[in-house]
Formats: sequence, C-alpha cells, structure tokens
Amino acid sequence: MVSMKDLAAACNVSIATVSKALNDQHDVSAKTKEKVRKKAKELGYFPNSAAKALKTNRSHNIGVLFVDEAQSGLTHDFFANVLDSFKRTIELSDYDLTLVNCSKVNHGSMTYLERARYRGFDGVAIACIDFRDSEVIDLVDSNIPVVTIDYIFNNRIAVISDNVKGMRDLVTYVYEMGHRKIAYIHGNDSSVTQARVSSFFTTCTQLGIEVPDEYLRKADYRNTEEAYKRTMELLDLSDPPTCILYPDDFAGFGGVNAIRERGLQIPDDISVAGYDGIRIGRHIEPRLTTIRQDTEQIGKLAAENLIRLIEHPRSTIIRPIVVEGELYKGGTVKDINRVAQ
Amino acid sequence: MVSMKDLAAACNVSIATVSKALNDQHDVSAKTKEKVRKKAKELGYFPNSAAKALKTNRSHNIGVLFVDEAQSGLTHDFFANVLDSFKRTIELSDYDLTLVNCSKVNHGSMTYLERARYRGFDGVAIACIDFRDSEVIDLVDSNIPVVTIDYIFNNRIAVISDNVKGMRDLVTYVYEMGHRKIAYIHGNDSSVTQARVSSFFTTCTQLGIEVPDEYLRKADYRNTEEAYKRTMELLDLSDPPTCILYPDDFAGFGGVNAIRERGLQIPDDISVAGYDGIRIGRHIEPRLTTIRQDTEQIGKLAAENLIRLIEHPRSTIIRPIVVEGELYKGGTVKDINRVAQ
DNA sequence: TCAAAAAACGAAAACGTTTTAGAATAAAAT
DNA sequence: ATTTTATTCTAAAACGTTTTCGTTTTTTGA
Repeated sequence: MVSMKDLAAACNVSIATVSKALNDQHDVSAKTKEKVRKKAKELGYFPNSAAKALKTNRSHNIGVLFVDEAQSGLTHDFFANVLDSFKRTIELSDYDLTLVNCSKVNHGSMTYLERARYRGFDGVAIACIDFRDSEVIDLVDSNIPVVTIDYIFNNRIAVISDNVKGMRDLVTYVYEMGHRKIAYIHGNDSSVTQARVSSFFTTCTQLGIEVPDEYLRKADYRNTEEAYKRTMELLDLSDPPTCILYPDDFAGFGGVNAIRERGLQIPDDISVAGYDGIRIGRHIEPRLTTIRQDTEQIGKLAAENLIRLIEHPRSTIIRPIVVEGELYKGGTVKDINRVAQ
Repeated sequence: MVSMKDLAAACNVSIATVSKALNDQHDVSAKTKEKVRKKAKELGYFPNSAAKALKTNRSHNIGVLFVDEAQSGLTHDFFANVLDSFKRTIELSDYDLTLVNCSKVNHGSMTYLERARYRGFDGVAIACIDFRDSEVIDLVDSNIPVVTIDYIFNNRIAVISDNVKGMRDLVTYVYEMGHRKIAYIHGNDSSVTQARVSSFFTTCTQLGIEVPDEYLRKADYRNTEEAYKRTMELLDLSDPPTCILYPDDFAGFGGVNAIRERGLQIPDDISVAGYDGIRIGRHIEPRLTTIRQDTEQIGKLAAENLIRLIEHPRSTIIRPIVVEGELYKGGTVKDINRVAQ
C-alpha cells in the first residue's frame, strides 16, 4: 500500500504538504498540488480511512440499526426500500453504510451504543425495531447523531410516515365507496399502530360511523396466518363487516385467502384493503387497495437530515419530518353506493 | 472517550500491559488481567476500531457489493434473504458488514476495489451484479479475499444455487405431471440463466421432449410486464404450451395475469411455475409451484467460507460451493395424466 | 535595495492501538 | 549464595493520517 510517506518521497515534499495538497488546503501552491495529485494517481495512492478516522474523529461511515421483532430487517419490504433509498442518498455525500451488529447471541458482545462508538459512526439511523429496548434508548440518548424512522423521540430527528393521514385517507375512501361497517385488523402495539388506530377511530367518528368493539382485532404485522384467523372470526360475526382493513399488505393476502376459502368474492361479497403498497401488490390479483408509503422519500429525508445534523449540528432543527403516503385504489374495495339505494 | 492510556494510568501499569491484558495474551499475570478488565468496565472503556485497524491491518469489517441491473439490490427478495443470512453469520464471528458504496454518479468517486482498500475490508462478498463489469473483475482479481454469490470465477470461492438441479427437478416434476409441451421464459443473459437454460434443454432431451424454438423466450428478471407480454405471445401460438416456466416468481405473477386476462384458469387450462420461492408466493393464490432457493444456506455458507478464507487463507480450498434448492409443489401445475388417457 | 508582508512549505506531535525487544522481578536449579 | 530460567512487565516504535506552529522562500512596497 502506497502511503503519503511514499508520495512525499516521490514528490520531494514533506508529508504535511502531501496531506494538504490532497485536501486542497490554501497554503500549498497550485503547482505542488498538481504535482502531488498526478503522482498520487501514478502510484495508485489511496487514503487509509482508519488513519483518517483515528486522526479526525470522523469516519464518514453511518451505522444502521435495523431489526424487527421477526429478526428480518433486510427482508422486510418496507424497510428494505427505505434502506435502499437511504443508502443511495448518503452515497451522494460519500458516506458508507454499515449495518450495526445486532448479535445479542454473541457472548461478550457490545451494546448498540458501544458498537457505534467502537466503529466511530458519524451518525446512526434506527428503524424497524423495538424502540423501548433499553439499548436502543441508550443509543438515542447518546451524543451520536441519530435519526429514527417511524418513531419519534422528542430530542431526536425522526422521519415518520404519515400514518394518521394515511389511515384517514383510506377510511374516507372506503366510506365514500359506501361502506359503513368497517373492521380493522391492526398490528401489535407500537407507535405506528397507535397512530393508525387512533386515526381510524377519529375518522370514523367524524364520518358518523360507529365501530363495534368486535370489529377491532389484533394480528402481528406481516403474518398471513394470524390475519387469516382474525378474518375468519370477523366473517363469523352475526353482523359481519362489509370491508376489512389489514395491518399491511402481506397480512392482507392472508385475509384474502380466508375470504376466498369461505367461497366469497372480493370485492363483490366483501371488500378489503392493506397498508404499505408493497411492490408485488400491484401485480397480483386482486390488486390490493392500500396506502402506498413513500419509502423513497422517507429514506432520502432520513439520510439528508442525518447528514445535515452531522455536518452542521448547530443549524439543524430537531423535529419530526412527516412523509405522506398515497392512496392506491386497487380493485379490492367495491363501490356499494348503487347497491345501497 | 477513555483510552488505553487512561486505563493504564488508572491501573498503574503500562499501556502495553493493558493491551495485552485485554487481548488475553500469555505474558501478563492473571491478577493484572483481572484488574485491568475490571477497571475497563468501570471506566466504560471500549476499543477504537480505527486505531486497531490501522495497527493490525485488519478491520473486522466485511464489504458487500450488491447491485443488480435494476439498481435494487436491497429490495431484491432473493438477495435480501441471502444478505440477511450472511449478516447473521458473520456477526457470530464478530464481524461487521458495510455495504460498498456503489455511487458511480459521484464525481471523484472510487472504484469498488479502491473503496474496498480505502475501508480496509477484510473480505468482500459480491452478488447480484454484472460480473462482466471491469471494476468488479478488478476487485475479484485483487488480493482481497472474495466470495462471489451465484457466479463462479475460477480463482475465487463461490457459493451458487444449484440451478442445474433446480431446473431439472422442476422440469421433471412438470413432466411427471403429464406435460410435454413446456415453454420456458428465461431471464436475460447471465451465468444463472445459462445454467438454467442448458439444464432445461438437457432435461427435456433426456425425457424425450422436443422443445420448439418458439417455446423459448426472454424476459427480464422480476419484470411482470415483460413476462405478461411473453405469455401473451405464447398463448397466441397455434400450438401453445400446456405449461410455462418463468424466470422467477415475480415474473411468474405477471404471466398469471396474462393468462387470467385471457379467461383461462390456472392450472386447469394451463400450468405455470416460477423460480425462487419468494415468501409471499406461498400465501397468495395461486400458490405458485416453484424452486425454493435456499437463501439461508447460501448466505451462511458464503459467510463461513469467506471468514475461513480471511482467517486461514492457506488451509482454505478454493472451489464453488453448490447449494441445492427445493421443489415447492404449489397449485399451479396440473396433473394432466388422467386427462391424457 | 532592503525591510515587511505574504505565501509556501516542513518538523513534529498527536490520534489509540499493537508489538518487539529488552528490563525487572520471581522462581528454580546449582 | 549464585547462576539460570521463567515469568511479568515496560519503553518505544510503528501504523497513516491531520494539524499546529515555526521556518523558509517569494512577493510586495517604499
């Protein structure tokens, strides 16, 4: 590996000058800069990030903490898309992305915070995780720049999907299609779920819809089996809903299976809607009506704001950034207005 | 940040002793080791990976190069699953994973190899990428330990999915179900495609099936629209196939749409099969018959072998490791034996 | 032409580790 | 008691950078 020392020797200048030339500092002449850069290319010089990080306390490396309850961070459609967008954005500013080691199995393993310090991350993005975990809280409370995705800590930048508006749009749409008996199978407890459930109720109330307790049920996110069961329960009610909302698209398909197994047609006999807008949802029948979360934008904004916080900590305002989703009108919610008349 | 210097002062020993105590070297007494470790915990000491890397030339960090033609590395179901398994495995050996910056957009950006050197990766896993890219080849030809996934370079460790066996199993199954007119919409040119196509032909020949040229068509991987079009073309043939194989499950659903749009029933009127075994495929109707690639195993073996190569370069044999997939008998291939009689 | 100011450069310390070679101490053998 | 050997420790160099501050060189202004 050719180092600055080699370069300095080859150029007949000091190491200090080489460093300054490559960093384009003012106190080295244009001529020397040129000479050094040329030689650097010639010798195939490349800096050593470890040395640079050691000296400057900046790694140009961003950590990402990304685990969900099912331990499937990367295979989670929503977060994979967010992460992909996040990565593309930080790369524009020449940052690298390393996934924070989450192996709690590891005997003498470090906590998230310890690992972040160990690696010298300039910042960390946290998503898809149990935000009540004390290790996560330690990290959030540390002095490392942090952005959280889909969860708000009051002292940190957060980028969240607008679940309130999303759910309102969805319920309103379903309402406009004539539905009054709307059931909601919601995900397990989390801030996202809370936002959606509360928005569901608020919207229903505003629209003058009464929601019987039995129309509200719980199922794990992305769990087709649970959604299947809850759906069956709903169908067994003496007064079943005309439309069922699911925690997410994946679960939605579990519901679809249940409904079809009962010999019912979607959307003729019963309507359904998901949440997320996973890619495949648009390509398979039935085309699930859903709220498409803007993962591209969420990832981008998380990255941009984290970098701003890293590079200009003083001028960055700490506040939640809300990204709106978009209603995708698939083919699973039937317009029953005509029928009703 | 508390460093070894602070620790040394607090323990009344030298920095060297601290280092050796923490690394459990033999030439420091059990008593001092204990003392140092205790103090370390007390003061909240944690090592600095940059300093360690600088000194030892080992970063305990593995790079992953992960781009596909559609620039969607992380959102690619197959590779996301492989990556997830890969990550979990390297974490057991206390490695971290950083995604290699792929931003070619970046003006003065580095090549893959340069970036790998810059970051000091102990090894690199390459997947999901155009392996004919000269930058990739430079990386593979470098002295950095490399494992390639689903592509074989003859001087490198490769972990590949057994596409030959997979396709043979699939065709054989379809054959056993009575089909003789089997079309194959294959993905665009790559070693994976070549393996599958050649296995397709070999198996057909062995089974005594003749495949007309027009039964073989090309479509991009994971592209529902293309699959849709090719399917339409196949259905328009004067002698259409009784079963269509697709490049992957995702594309398969595009084909399903085309078939249904023609008013045909799956599998009653025509059979189809995908490839990959994506998670959702088992949960939506029709349950796509497919070859489920063992992403868990692929990721695990890639990780284990890369680490072995890093840590015991001499004793590691360089050879391709083949991971078998598994036939998933969904509901999209009909047994037409009875019909034929 | 000479002093003053500005520009360009370099020496050296520092970042937090690891490691080598040797020094000090303790234990064992004579 | 002395030498030998084994054990435990330390000083110091090194890894490849950045940065401070001082020195040298060049330019400017009279």
